[in-house]
Amino acid sequence: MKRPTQVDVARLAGVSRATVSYVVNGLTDGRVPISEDTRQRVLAAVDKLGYVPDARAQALRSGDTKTIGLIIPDIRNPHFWEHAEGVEQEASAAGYHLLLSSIALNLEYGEDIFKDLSHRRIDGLILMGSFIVQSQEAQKLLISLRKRRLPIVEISDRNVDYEVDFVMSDYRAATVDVMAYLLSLQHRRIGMIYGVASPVLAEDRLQPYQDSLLAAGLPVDQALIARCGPTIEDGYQSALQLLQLPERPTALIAINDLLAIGALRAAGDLGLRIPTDLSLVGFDDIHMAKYLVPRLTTVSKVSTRVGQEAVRQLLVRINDPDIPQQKLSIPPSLIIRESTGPAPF
Amino acid sequence: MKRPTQVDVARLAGVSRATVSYVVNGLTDGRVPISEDTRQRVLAAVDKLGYVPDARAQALRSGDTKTIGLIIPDIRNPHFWEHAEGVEQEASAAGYHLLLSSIALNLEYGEDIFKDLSHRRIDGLILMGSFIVQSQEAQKLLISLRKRRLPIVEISDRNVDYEVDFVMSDYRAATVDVMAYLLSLQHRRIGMIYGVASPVLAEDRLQPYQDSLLAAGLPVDQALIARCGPTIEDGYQSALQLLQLPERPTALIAINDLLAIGALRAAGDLGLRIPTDLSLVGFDDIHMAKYLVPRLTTVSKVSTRVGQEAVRQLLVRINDPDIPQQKLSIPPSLIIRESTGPAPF
DNA sequence: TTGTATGCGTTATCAT
DNA sequence: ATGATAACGCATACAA
Repeated sequence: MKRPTQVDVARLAGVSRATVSYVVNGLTDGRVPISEDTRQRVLAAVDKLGYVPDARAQALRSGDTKTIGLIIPDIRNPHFWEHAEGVEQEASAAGYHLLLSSIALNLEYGEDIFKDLSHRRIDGLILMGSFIVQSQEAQKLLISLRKRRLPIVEISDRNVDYEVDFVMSDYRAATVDVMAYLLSLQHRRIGMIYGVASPVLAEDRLQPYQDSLLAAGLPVDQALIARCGPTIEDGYQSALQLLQLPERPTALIAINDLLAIGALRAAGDLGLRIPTDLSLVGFDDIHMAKYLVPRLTTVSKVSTRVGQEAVRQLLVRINDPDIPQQKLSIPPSLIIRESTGPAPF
Repeated sequence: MKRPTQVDVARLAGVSRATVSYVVNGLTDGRVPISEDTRQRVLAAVDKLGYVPDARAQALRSGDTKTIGLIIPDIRNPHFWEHAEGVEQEASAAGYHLLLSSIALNLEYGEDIFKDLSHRRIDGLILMGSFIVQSQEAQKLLISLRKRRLPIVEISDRNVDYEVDFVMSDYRAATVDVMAYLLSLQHRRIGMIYGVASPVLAEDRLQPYQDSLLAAGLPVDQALIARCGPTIEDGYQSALQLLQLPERPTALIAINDLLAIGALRAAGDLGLRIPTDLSLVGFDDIHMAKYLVPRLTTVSKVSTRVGQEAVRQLLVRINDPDIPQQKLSIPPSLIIRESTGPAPF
């Protein structure tokens, strides 16, 4: 009833453990010559016993685990799932497994984040959402891990200044486009639903929003910036609040599509038609964005591809820990659908 | 530059490896007494060297990996993420890691699914969505793994007949409720968007749908059952098709909320108002269901809890592999919101 | 109270 | 062409 090991196979086949190892790993064609006869004998024994190599022992012996850690900041946001989809595809195609964590935002000590890495449970780490910026301590740890040449790739919305590889999708330029677009539609009071899990996040949307306003000679009205959490409910409540302002905004920018869905609902509850009475823009272009009623105008990030590229970078880094910092920028672009239109008044 | 091991710590602290192990594992209170003095010395050395135990070696030695495998059938369906959320919470609370796979639906050979398990890369497996039923071969493998007392929990929508633990959320009774509800609203032509990745799935919705029809003296019109894939687009196309039938249905049941979102969009494109012209029901009650416009009538599964319970079962099984099969049934219930109303004609 | 010895399953090296 | 042996890093029964 016990699980068979190499020794059992070797004994049954009447060969040594090393031979079993050779045969199982298919080194039979290359450097190590094994007679076809013994090869077959070993194979038969493997089959008979149902022998399967133990990944734990392999990991200990070879040093790597064929596993990539993946940290998801907010498991409820489909956007991150889409990144994960790309990561999963690419990783499993390369024979790597995925170790998933979404604890990132819960923990107070950044140290915990990297436990898996220092425990050598994973060969490398992909983290998304720039959540790391919120903690000085975590950043330091990150740098020290890189110093030890542990492979890390960050999927980020900003140019990271510490020494890790990254795939960046900076929304800065696209946000400028969004603002130009809304402004051209004569919107003058534009609200922002700034729903982040941690203060510094999504600056690539907040900053250009303010700058564009100023550049157009418009004031930055703090009352129009709803700072809230990252859930749909937050988006809903914030929109409710913004839209009941004495001088309500005619356009709303949600920093992601999930919040926009909440805003859509809020507009409905207030009897506001979109885009006639209100224009709404999201970010991320999650799959369902183009199926919403109305179809959501948003900014596309090609999330799946971002995930794939991150894995590619990581694999390169794993194979060659000493190459210079890898940087890839995938520029997002504005996608105009049905949730935006001319300002009503 | 090399990573410190137990030996290094022992040397620096001037003790033996065993002592280091004792101190690090905190056995200092219990059976093995260590003088406070040496304890501190060891701790200091650990700190100085930045020693972290190697999880691979621990796994090899102790036999377990503190890792749970999780198989997600469709990474694009929020429903499964909500299960995953519960799984993640509960698992990480118990000090377990999560190994994620979504390859389930891609592979043709069920064998690959369980590689991790037989490789001893994980301590147990949670699989969701009953996708296993599609393959005889996979079922056999599953059973044989259970025979070897490998812990497996299935999150299922049906009573599984093979010997694994399971958390079941059978939609059967709830579907009967859905039908009774629609029938009471005078709907007589009720369509079904049966979007599954594999034929036998979601029978707990299809069957009662047909039975209820028959029980009400209504025909089961195959033209009203749109068999399609599991994506939003599939839901969209199927609804489009059903709603353009000569004698179009006045109510639509989508076997999950994701498909319902597609149907919502299709209704919009055809100028059909919901619920005035068309009633729509989904399943799963994903988070965003109650934020859709209109708010979606659906059937709630309490997905996060299902995930949590699955982990609990798995941990019980891991600690005691020989207990009888665990079965837990969490009955879903109909949630009436805004997408359903009286039949139009 | 601490140290010694051994084994977990695999793979690499060196003999044969 | 094949086999013996030594690590990999840790945990633990047992000896001191």
